[in-house]
Amino acid sequence: MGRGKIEIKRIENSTNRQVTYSKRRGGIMKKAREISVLCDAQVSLVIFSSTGKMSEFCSPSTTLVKLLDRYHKQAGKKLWDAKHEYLSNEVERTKKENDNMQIKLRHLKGEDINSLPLKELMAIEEALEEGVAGVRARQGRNLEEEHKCLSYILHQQELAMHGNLRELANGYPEREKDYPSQIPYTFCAQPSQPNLHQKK
Amino acid sequence: MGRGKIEIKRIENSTNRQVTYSKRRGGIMKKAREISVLCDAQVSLVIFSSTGKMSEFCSPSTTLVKLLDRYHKQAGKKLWDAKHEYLSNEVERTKKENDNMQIKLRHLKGEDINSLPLKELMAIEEALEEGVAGVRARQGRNLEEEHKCLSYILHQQELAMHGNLRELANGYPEREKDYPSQIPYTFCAQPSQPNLHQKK
DNA sequence: AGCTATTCATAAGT
DNA sequence: TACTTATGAATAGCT
Repeated sequence: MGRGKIEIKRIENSTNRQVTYSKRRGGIMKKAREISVLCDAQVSLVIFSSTGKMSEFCSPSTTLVKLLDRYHKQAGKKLWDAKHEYLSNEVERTKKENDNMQIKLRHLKGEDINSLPLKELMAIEEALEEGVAGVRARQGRNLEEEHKCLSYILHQQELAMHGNLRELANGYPEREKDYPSQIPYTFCAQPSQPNLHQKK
Repeated sequence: MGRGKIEIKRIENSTNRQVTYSKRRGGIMKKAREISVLCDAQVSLVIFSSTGKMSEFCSPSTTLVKLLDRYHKQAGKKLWDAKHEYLSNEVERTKKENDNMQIKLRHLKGEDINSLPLKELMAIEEALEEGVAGVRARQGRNLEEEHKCLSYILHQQELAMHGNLRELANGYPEREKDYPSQIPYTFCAQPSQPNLHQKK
């Protein structure tokens, strides 16, 4: 690629070497930028000329430090000392912990639960109910408001369950006398999932 | 330099991107070797493909560590210290995030809520109820069990509220006729906190 | 993975 | 030192 073919070996003429260096440095820098853009790659290129002058390219999306960190992990070579290794592990460990909690939080908020097995779903439900119970216990003066709210949910559930409220209420008539009020907590006088009603 | 000119921007077609990456990676690696030989330069080239695979070139006369050491001196940027600082910050940041999530999780489980301001307590309650709603929506076949459970909680609330159930029920007699069932969702016909009843 | 038509990079010349 | 140009290299689009 030039007026003549050249052999790939050290250019002895210092001036030529310098000239060729400048040209090729530009070329390889351009190539580095191009591959990083075209192929979405992360590139680090550091060159020292024979005269000691340094040139550098690094993908815009990263930094040399980050890239070397990744190198460190992937190559298995220990570029850094023990302290750095410790910190790296600490970061990794903490981030993993972080992710797990993130997932739990999302589950407790009712998100991303579609693929969960029923057993876990039950556990989450239990946790939520304990949470509700705890919050409610603390909220004495707001008890009445909460009650309205809970009743509202219950009401919605009633509607969802059968549409017919009376039908449900009549399904458990035998305990009615124990709580002769107008409130259907009678359903729970015979809980079928006792563990859901207990605090751990 | 190909059958057609291409624009230097991310290649969207994944296959083409991969192919181009392979070709150009070979090209730039060759260039790196050539400039290091021809011009007696010290070169470090590290590339991560978009799929995460790493490739590396380093001049035979040196090592990455040596070269980075030189970079360290010459660029004035302290890679070692910078890395140390970066990792430390990362650890700190992640741990802080961790703690916050830990607290949120505990709150959602009804723990450590004694010192919370009422406003936050309400927010937690809302989140819990949304969570319950989400889980329940997913758990169609368990609706009846849940209903019992919710009724049980409601029941407990009733007891906690006044001990006397009748008294509570009689506190809101004026809307009784709207819902002539035995269920006290009548409280919610006049919700005082409408936001608690809506999904965001 | 190979095969060309093209574009690109650059060695030598000015 | 920078510009020009002939030439070899790299590679984009195909198969």
